[in-house]
Amino acid sequence: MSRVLVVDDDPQLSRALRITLRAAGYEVVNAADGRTALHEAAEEHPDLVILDLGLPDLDGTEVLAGLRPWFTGPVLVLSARVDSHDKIAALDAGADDYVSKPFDMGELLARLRALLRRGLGEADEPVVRTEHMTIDLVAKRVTVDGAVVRLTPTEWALLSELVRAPGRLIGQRQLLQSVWGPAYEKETHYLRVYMAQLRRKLEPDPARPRYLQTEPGMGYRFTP
Amino acid sequence: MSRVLVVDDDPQLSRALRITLRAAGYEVVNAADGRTALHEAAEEHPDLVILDLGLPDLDGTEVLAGLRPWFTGPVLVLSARVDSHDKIAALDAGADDYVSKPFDMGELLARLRALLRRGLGEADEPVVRTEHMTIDLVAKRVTVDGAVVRLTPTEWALLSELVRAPGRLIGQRQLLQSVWGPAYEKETHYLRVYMAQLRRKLEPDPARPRYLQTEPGMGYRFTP
DNA sequence: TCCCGGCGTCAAGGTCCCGTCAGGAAGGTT
DNA sequence: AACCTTCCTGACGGGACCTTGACGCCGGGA
Repeated sequence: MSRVLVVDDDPQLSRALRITLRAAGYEVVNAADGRTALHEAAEEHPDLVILDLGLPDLDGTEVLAGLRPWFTGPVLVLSARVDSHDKIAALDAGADDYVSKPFDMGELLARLRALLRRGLGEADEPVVRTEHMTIDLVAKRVTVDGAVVRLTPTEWALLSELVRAPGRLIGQRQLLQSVWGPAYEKETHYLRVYMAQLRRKLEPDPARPRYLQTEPGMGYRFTP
Repeated sequence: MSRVLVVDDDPQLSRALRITLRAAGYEVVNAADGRTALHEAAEEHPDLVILDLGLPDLDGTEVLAGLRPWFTGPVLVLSARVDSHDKIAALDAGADDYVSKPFDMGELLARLRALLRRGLGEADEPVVRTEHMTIDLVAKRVTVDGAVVRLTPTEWALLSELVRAPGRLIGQRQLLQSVWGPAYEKETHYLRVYMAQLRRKLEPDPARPRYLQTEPGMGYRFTP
């Protein structure tokens, strides 16, 4: 089950949250002020943090700022303030949701479920490897059989658009739009020319593409 | 920049949202009822959907249910209802956030930012699985018994129209209209030809279809 | 029994799409 | 100024795809 860190200095509310969350099947860790909150967050590896902005020692946004650089899970902010500026500030400081007090406990649980449903995103790999080649998306470098291959800017833009979604079909309109711009949506001929160049540079057998595949009438697909 | 689909039947609110979102740098696509909303969501690949629950044709939760099987981006629900039960129902139906009308535009934008900030890292595949095959609606890829099956654009358009509403009967007119266009409403022969091709490619026994079923005189149905 | 509408199958045209090659224009470098 | 890289554009052959027609099957109604 998921682990929730509750940061609140009001004993009554804190206790109510703990009981409700336990009943809903969560593990609960408590913190009554900002400093222990940061400590507990690092120690207990919670999946989600419920953070009350009204804390005795630190401002809630400071806790948020201390949390966000390294904590990747969702943070739900509780506050007695209903002013929009507070909400906007908290959300832009890294909060994923903002609930004003007093709140309905059932709604809070539903918002927790919605946040946790989104799951934990894994770190995406910036370099794509296949049997024959490696494509480094951040270094903008491609090697085929160990040798570095030079790509022109247009070739690279096209390739990276395909490689960013491995296995996914990308429509020709989307490719044209993101490589050449919205005005070139109909110039499908560009695609044919540059796909041919990419295949000549990357494919083991350019006549029968293994990685850069055509889906006639729809678009292209990179399959690792 | 991110693309937002706004589903709302109130022209004033819809216009206000469009202007505000455009000014904030988003691409905006509009839909005034549930059916065009589902269609536009499939067609335009928005990064996020703003969904008003009060629609003329479908209940908002039905739109949510039609969206969720394959749409992975965040959905923000707007509603005039402030009752907690409505919020809980919408959130558990797949919404990622719930904002009651009237709302502050700045807060809405902040909630949008929070949702998009989180949504970009994730890439869950919305696949429809049966015993024999998997249908990936985003990657536009179908596998039968582990082997990739190539579909032509028309075959794919027809299949996805059926698969997006699993178990539901889709009339021939609707199929013809959404695949070939409004001028082809009477060309039921096309349907027979392409359904046969789909069955030959997908069904274990094309003579006795298990997934793509005919409802004589009415339409077709995909049953998982 | 015969007729008829709806459905499934097959095959053949014709159109559109795709890959390839090559030549010329534009911009930057030596 | 000459050279190079890169991008755009046209022509052409081949293949994939869509359309269309013909035919057989089945069930319901005259």
